[in-house]
Amino acid sequence: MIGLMDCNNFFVSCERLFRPDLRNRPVAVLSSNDGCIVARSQEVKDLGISMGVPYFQVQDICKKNDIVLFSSNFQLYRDISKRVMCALSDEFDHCEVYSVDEAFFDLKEDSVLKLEEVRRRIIQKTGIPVSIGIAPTKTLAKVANNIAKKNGRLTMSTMGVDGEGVCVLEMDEWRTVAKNMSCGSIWGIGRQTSAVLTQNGINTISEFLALDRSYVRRLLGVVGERVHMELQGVSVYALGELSDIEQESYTSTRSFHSTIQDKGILMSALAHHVSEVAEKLRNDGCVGSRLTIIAKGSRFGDFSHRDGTMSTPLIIPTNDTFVLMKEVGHLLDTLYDATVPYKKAGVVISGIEPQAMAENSLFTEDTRTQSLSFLEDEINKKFGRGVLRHGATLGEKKWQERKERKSPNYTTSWQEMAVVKAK
DNA sequence: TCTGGGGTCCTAGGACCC
DNA sequence: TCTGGGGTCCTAGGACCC
Repeated sequence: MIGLMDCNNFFVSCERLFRPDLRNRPVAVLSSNDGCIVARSQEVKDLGISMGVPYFQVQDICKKNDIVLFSSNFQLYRDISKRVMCALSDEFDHCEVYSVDEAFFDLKEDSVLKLEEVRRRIIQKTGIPVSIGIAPTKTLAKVANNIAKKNGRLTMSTMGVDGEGVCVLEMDEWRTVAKNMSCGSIWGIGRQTSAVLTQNGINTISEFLALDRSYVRRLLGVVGERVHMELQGVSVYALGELSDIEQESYTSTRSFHSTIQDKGILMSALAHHVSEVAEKLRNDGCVGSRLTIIAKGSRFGDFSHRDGTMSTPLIIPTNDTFVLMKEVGHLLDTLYDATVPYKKAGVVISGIEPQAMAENSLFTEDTRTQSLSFLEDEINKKFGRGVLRHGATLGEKKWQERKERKSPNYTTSWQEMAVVKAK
């Protein structure tokens, strides 16, 4: 059986961790630029505020119901995430971290009975409430997890081990549950796929399951076929082998609070993003062989269909900020259009490989700037992030995002650590 | 007025090869 | 009139996820 642990209302739970006064109050977390709602406490969900809505559309409801809002604080969430994953790996030998708030794990038969204890221990160690779903495949574990979250007290299993926040889903119960579930609620079936299914008269999962596999293949391609198999209890997504598999791409992007047309400011934003991405590459001991810059207008309005990306291969794969910065400049020269009101900029590096492999290049790289980049990292590590920066990133203030309600970095900054005073 | 960011995987189509 | 067949590799773009 495969297990899935998922943190409940993760970002909200992180914020509440250091603000116990918010435990029974409605709390929501906003995306970058305080633009959208990206996490909601149960109280907020009950008010009918859906995931991802622009804040301005629900501003009135938020005020009326005294909802406590936070800007997103990813330093905090990442740190808490690490602690939760750590607590989980104390319990199971084989875990695969799937996202900041979820991990799959391998379940030995004898440990099924101890799941409630396991869950309690994780919550006790981290302060973050989690739910656990168990099933024969990853996709079904997702379903089980949703059930655990929604009605954790409902007994779904003949094994009788379900308790609050835990659900063990076996094939018999699954076939019963599937009758009333819509296809769109399944992991891997999104808007488009749902639409295709509806067009073909398939509305519930029972109907989907009854379809012939080759028909599903024709209708939805291999991805749909895999979902179909997983839902029938045939595992096609194995548990990840290693947690340190190298990433395929590194991205840094940000929307501007207001639009920008000045090329210099745009360049300073791109310079910032390329520095971020290059630093991450060096940290992971990797180099990239393709560089893409993004500079586009708003997703909404007149410029939404304009292509805002430009990309180039890097003949010598690199993680050198200086080399990459130069390339970014060239790409921007081609991409820049003075008539576009830019709303977003970013950098993507792909074609990732370990640095050790790339060093046997036929061509020689200018190693002076290479070592300068590493020196830059050392200095920033010692004296604080961003102490040393490339000249091209100056003028940052002009494009910086809005972040008006960020909580302190309780766990990653000495200055912002929570202080407890005894009377 | 205001609308997130960082990823993965698959597919179709073009360039190129013999 | 009529213009090969079989492959690989790369890229852009779409769908989906949290």
